[in-house]
Amino acid sequence: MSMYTTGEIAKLCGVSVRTVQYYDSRKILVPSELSEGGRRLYTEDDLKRMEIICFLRETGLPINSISALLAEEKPEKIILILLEQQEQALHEELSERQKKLHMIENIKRELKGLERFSVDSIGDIANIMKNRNKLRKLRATLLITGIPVTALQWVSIILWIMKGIWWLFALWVGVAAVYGVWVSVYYFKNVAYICPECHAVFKPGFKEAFWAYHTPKMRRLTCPKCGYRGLCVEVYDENNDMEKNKS
Amino acid sequence: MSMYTTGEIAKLCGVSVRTVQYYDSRKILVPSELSEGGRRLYTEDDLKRMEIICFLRETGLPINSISALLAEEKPEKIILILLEQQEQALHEELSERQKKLHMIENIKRELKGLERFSVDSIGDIANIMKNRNKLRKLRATLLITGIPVTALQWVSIILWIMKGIWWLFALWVGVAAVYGVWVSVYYFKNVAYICPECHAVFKPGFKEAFWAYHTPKMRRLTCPKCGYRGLCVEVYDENNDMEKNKS
DNA sequence: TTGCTCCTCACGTCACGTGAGGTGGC
DNA sequence: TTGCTCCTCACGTCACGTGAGGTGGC
Repeated sequence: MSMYTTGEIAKLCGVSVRTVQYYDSRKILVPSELSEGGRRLYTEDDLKRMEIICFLRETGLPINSISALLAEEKPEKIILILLEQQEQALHEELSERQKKLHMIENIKRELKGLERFSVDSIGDIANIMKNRNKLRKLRATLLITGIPVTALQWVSIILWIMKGIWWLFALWVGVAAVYGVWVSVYYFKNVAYICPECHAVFKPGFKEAFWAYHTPKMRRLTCPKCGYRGLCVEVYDENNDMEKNKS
Repeated sequence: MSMYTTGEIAKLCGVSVRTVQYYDSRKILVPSELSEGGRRLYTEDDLKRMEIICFLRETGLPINSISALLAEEKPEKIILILLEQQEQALHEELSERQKKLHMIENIKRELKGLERFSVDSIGDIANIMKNRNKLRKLRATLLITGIPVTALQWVSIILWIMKGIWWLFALWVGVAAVYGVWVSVYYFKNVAYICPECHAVFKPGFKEAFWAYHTPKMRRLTCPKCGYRGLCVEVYDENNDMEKNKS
């Protein structure tokens, strides 16, 4: 009867000759016969087995698992388990790649905001991204603590205008001043700045930081290391965080 | 000045000692000094470099690319290119895994419909899935060709009842009979059936197939190879397809 | 002196791809 | 006889993990 050669099996299954040979070496598809010259000869059943192997490989199942499945006398017992394990693994691989994609997106966004770029800028970006959530949390916390102060402001203004009660507004002025100082001290205790020139992370003096021109993410400061003066990106100060944990 | 040992660098960057040693062997992070005993000693700058490497590795960038990036004198030129290439690669890996997940889902669905299961059933599933789209297309085509016939049916019935015109209905009966035969012949020419017992793919005789009990996906037939009689899954007959292509 | 850390081979991972050098089969 | 196919090593891939067997350093 006619039999298939390595190359024929490969072509029929859409794989390389090397793959067919490899499956022989791994004992997952051993040819039923060998020619006198040592060439592999495959039967119709071998071809069917190869087709099944190639089909299962499209799920990404490792060769060992396929081998075990085909050797099993009751394959229905394990095929579902194998498929579900593989499904699980694929889901994990998916979320891993998605995480990496998010990293790239974030880095690209930060890159756009940089004017001077060097290798150390990558470290700056790492710094910015690492504690970005903590920084957001800090800002949100302070915003929320400001709500009662703002509420008091409007109530006192309205009462003054409508009812002529002025002392509540005077109270607000006092509260607002104390609150403003407290919030600023607390804020600058928890943030630091990155010098775009020498990439040092530094904490400015309270007065300088308080009065400095700033945007939502940056502040014009003087770097104590290199003397650069200009906009510096704000980051969460994790060292201060650690000190708090120690005490 | 104090320097970092291999283990310290590893701990600070959250990697294994082996990884730090590996990066040395790959010349991507070579320690600035060696102790007399041959131990690696890293400076503060080495640590910063390692942090940058670890950060970039979180995007999945290969070590070679990171190495090239860090060696570049104008890194801003290539960092975006590298990141976008990596993004592209990640997207491809994502869709590849999603394809595999779809395969698994499909196989699981087909597995539920099987009562007898053996290794060859996997081949049957491969068969069913491979030409599932073609089978759907065939069925859809025939459904659409049926639309004018059905339309004629309703028009002729309405005209008969409302206006007493009976000859249109008579015409429909003739058309419907011819259409029915044509559609059946065409359909059975393009499908085949899988014996759940011996897993042979066979084409039944027209009469047997035409009159057989059937569900949307199966038909009660007698397998010409093993004599099994029962429900057989319908698949698209790709051999018939190939013959058409030849001629 | 005793743990602990670090050192260098060197093999293993996973499914093949890619030569090199030789031979079978029509 | 001449291409073509196939054969068997054997190395390479990628970023390390995992011993083995030995040594530095507090």
